[in-house]
Amino acid sequence: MNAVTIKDVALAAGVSSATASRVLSGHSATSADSREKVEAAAKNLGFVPNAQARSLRSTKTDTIALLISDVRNPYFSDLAHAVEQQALAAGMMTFIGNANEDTAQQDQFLAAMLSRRVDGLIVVPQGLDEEDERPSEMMQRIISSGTPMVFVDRTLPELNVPSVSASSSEALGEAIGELKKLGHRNIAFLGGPAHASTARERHRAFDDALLANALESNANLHFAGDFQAESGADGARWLLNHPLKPTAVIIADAPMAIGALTVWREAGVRVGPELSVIAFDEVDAMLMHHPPIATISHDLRAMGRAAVTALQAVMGSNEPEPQEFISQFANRASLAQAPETTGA
Amino acid sequence: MNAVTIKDVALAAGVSSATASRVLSGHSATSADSREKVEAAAKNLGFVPNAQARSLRSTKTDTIALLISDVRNPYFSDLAHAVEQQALAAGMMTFIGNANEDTAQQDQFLAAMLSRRVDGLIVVPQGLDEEDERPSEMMQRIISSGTPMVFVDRTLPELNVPSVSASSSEALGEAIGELKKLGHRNIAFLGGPAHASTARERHRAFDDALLANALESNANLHFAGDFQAESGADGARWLLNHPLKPTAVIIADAPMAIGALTVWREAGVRVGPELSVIAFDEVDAMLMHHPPIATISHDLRAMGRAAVTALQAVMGSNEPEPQEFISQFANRASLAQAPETTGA
DNA sequence: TGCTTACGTGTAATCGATTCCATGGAATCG
DNA sequence: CGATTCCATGGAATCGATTACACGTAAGCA
Repeated sequence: MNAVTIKDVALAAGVSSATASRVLSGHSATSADSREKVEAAAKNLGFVPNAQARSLRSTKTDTIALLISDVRNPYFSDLAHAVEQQALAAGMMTFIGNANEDTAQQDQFLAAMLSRRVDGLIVVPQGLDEEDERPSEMMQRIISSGTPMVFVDRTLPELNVPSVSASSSEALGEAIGELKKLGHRNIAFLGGPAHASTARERHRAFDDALLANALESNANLHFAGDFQAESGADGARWLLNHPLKPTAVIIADAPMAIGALTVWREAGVRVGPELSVIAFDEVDAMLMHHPPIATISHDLRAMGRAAVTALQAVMGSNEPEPQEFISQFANRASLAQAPETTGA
Repeated sequence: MNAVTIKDVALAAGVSSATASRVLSGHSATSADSREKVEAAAKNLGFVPNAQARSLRSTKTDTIALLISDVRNPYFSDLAHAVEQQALAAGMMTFIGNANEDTAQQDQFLAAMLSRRVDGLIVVPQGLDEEDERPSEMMQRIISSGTPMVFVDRTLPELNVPSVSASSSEALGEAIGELKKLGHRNIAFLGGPAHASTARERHRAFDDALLANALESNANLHFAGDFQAESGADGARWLLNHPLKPTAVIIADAPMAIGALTVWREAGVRVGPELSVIAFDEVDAMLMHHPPIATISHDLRAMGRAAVTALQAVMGSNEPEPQEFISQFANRASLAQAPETTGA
């Protein structure tokens, strides 16, 4: 067992534990002499400071928590990696939690983090309570506890919490414009779950982009998925059987896109000539596909870094600006002339 | 601020802090009366126990650490998710760290975990030191500190640490047998970095499988990558220019496979008829590909769960059996008759 | 009834660091 | 030269829980 404490170090160095502490945390002024002795002793004994004791007294843990939906979604794993690396650069560790799109798991994780007295929280909020349509009690608790928190990716408009998010209207405007130019009129949307603000934002931006391009939005062309592969597959089948025979489709995230593309491959649908496809999230698999899939992408590294920066601002009692990143549209061979133009 | 401590709860409940503690940790016998009062008071005041104080005294943190290479690799994010969920079910939180294939980052993370006195460590070891070819000093330190540790996925044969790993010989034997039946003779291997035991194991099993199928192994048909997409792309180009014109290839992980398949798509190579492809790691993108890619897959959920179970055994001072999972080969349309049989 | 056992509780020690406060000596200043 | 300031240091309090120990009361048993 590693029973070597700061007292052992102090003893070996011939100083008091107070001095040893001062040297080891590089805090206040210490003489070169004792600095040398303490450092030598610490190294000698293999001293590893006890973070519990340290943070019990100093009320800081140098730890933040990041709550996402699911690490297995490349979108969130990218975000998690960016946050973790940025936090590390600032000398903080990161607890990563998966909510699995479930408010109960979210709250359990947040409670554990509150108990561990993390210095701050970066949260992708899971949406409102099913029943009372209010932010979960835990959120209120965090806010009243004064623990610094920022939202990333999604937000809860009901709460006044600084957020870092992405705006897709610009990219969707471009995308729809491109589709219209190619003669597409019936454009379907495979969306995400309504409880996610990002899903709502993308859907709204899609409708707006249709209007801006003088196309009419049609609720029948909207499929409600849940951001997971299986629902993308369901959406793909739904589209194949759709009476309006849409000639183009926009898919709200990468897992759904992969699920959908798998179904279309099995059904022998030729992406591009027969069906134009645009997917959110520029993951490598989209470029591997034949033809490569046009995408609307977020700069997740930048968002992750911005979230950490915003959190640091809150921790320093500043109020960060709400930050919104603009998504990018990348045109690729998955877009082609509409098979039969119904006339403009 | 959340300044409500157990003393406040005790005061409000009209008992001593000792009794309050006993009630709240459900530890020793307490009367129904005080149980009721304490629980009411705790709820009333919104008491959140301070985990620092608790673990300082009790020397347990209910926290484990998981060190992987990179969460963005779906292989590891699957593993991380499985470990996290299993640990959660056992009432423990999980610290996830990325080593980014770098011994220094690995050691930094491990040091932080040691300082935080985690109850145990699940580690995908990053390999030996470049220079002295020995396990890093930090590994030795962990072992001598007595912190329970298990390896998962990869191992360091130099160290006597329980491990959970996967064996690919069986699946590779099947896979090569299938390729031979289809007339393939020159089979290339896009491998991983030699410092990873999994990369070595897969390469060795590949050679063995060739021999077992009476094919000769040829060092010129082995490309050394680093498990990342870019090196898969490099490997794909290397293969296209290879004088032996291999007709089949096995790729050591999913990111490399995606990188390679992107290059082949761009080069107009028809996977299947022109080049048979088998990839390690059955990720969704492999099934989305046209044609779907034959895979050799590990049951990462099972491995993650087994790692937690093994760690719990070590924490309970038992010695777990080293555990090895058998990978599965799934034949798919990416395998086809060799374009030109050079005779048997 | 008298003795033992078990149980619920409170007091106080404890975990291992940080940090307030007091002190003594050196340095600085008028 | 005397007074003041500054600096390095040690002693002891502190953070907030758990837990060893002691004690009083009620229950069990002969």
